Amino acid sequence: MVATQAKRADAQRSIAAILAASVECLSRNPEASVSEIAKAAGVGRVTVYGHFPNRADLVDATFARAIENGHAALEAVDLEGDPREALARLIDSSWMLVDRFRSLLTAAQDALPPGRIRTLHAGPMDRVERLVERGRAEGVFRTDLPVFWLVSVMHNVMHGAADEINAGRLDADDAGDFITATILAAFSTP
Amino acid sequence: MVATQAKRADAQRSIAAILAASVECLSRNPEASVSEIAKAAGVGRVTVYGHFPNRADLVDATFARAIENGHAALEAVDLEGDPREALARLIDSSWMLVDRFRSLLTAAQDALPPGRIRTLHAGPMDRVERLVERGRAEGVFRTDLPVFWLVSVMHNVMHGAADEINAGRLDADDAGDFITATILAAFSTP
DNA sequence: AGTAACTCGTACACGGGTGTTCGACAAGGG
DNA sequence: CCCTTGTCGAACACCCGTGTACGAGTTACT
Repeated sequence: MVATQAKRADAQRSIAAILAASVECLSRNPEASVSEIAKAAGVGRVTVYGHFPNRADLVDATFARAIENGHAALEAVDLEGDPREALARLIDSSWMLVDRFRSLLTAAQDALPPGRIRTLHAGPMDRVERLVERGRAEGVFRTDLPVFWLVSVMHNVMHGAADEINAGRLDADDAGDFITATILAAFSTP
Repeated sequence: MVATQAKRADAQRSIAAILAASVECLSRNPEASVSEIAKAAGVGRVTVYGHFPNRADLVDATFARAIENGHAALEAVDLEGDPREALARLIDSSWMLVDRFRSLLTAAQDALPPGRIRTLHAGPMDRVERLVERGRAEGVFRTDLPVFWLVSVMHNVMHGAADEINAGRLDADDAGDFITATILAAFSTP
């Protein structure tokens, strides 16, 4: 996040290229090899190892970066007002990210130690939880199920939508509405 | 499904042992090697290749068998009467299977050609779809979302519950109720 | 301009999995 | 009882990925 100091401009360019290629490759194929990523970055394989000790560390950095970017985009969403409308807005901005980074996520699941993903996810997660809690306090969201479960349902429905889109069974134009209609119904107090 | 004819009793025993070990190993580790499975079956690795040309074919057979067993168990569930109650009964019997074969599923996703899983899944899928359609016809399930989407939601919520259980965040005793409460709310006509 | 940092390609060692072959040795079926 | 069918272990060839080492060449900072 802070500019990597004491590194030559040369190296910084390489790192940027590697990270850019990494996010692109891993988003296409979660098992992309280091050679593949290096080639896509226009860089020698050895150079990659010069900046990232492991493949795991590279995946970690790539994933962390993607989360950071996504989080920044999501923070622009206004969560004030009617919780249902706020949730709809949040879903609208979120599901595309879930779709885009679907493959990168599985890469992270393979390469990163358990729990690491959740740690990186903590930031974006918090905002969702807070919104759900506010909705419960205002009586529009159900309180007979724990918050973590509701958040999990939201994640999984979005993830499922991404799979359906990827399989060609769901039109991307419909996804947002479908998810919103489903989640609002599932969250509403009975 | 039909008894493998023209095979010696010896070989049939081996095949059974391999399949049993395979389902057990792949349910623990989706990337279990052939050696591992052979060892667990108390059989030489070569013997496995004597019955299954590929690792992929072995996974296919294992997965198909698991589906078959699960399907048989699910067919015992009574789907008559109030669609909501029928759905609750179906969920109650289904989610444990999803949980148990969670890992085997990812093994299949890695090893099998795309679409193959869906083909194997077709049997159990049909019953769910028919139930949902009946619920819609009777006015208790929503019709503003396509059936395939509702079925997908149900799958993903169950799958998500399995993940939460596996991560130690969800008590298995709660899972059934949580899933049912969520899905019924999501399916009900608004 | 000179020095330290960086990159590149090749090559190597290593581990791991897959699928096949071979020969010797049981064990079932007719 | 004999012959087919299986099984076993070891060995082999193969492919692929990871991580490291080396030496030569290039690029940036001061």
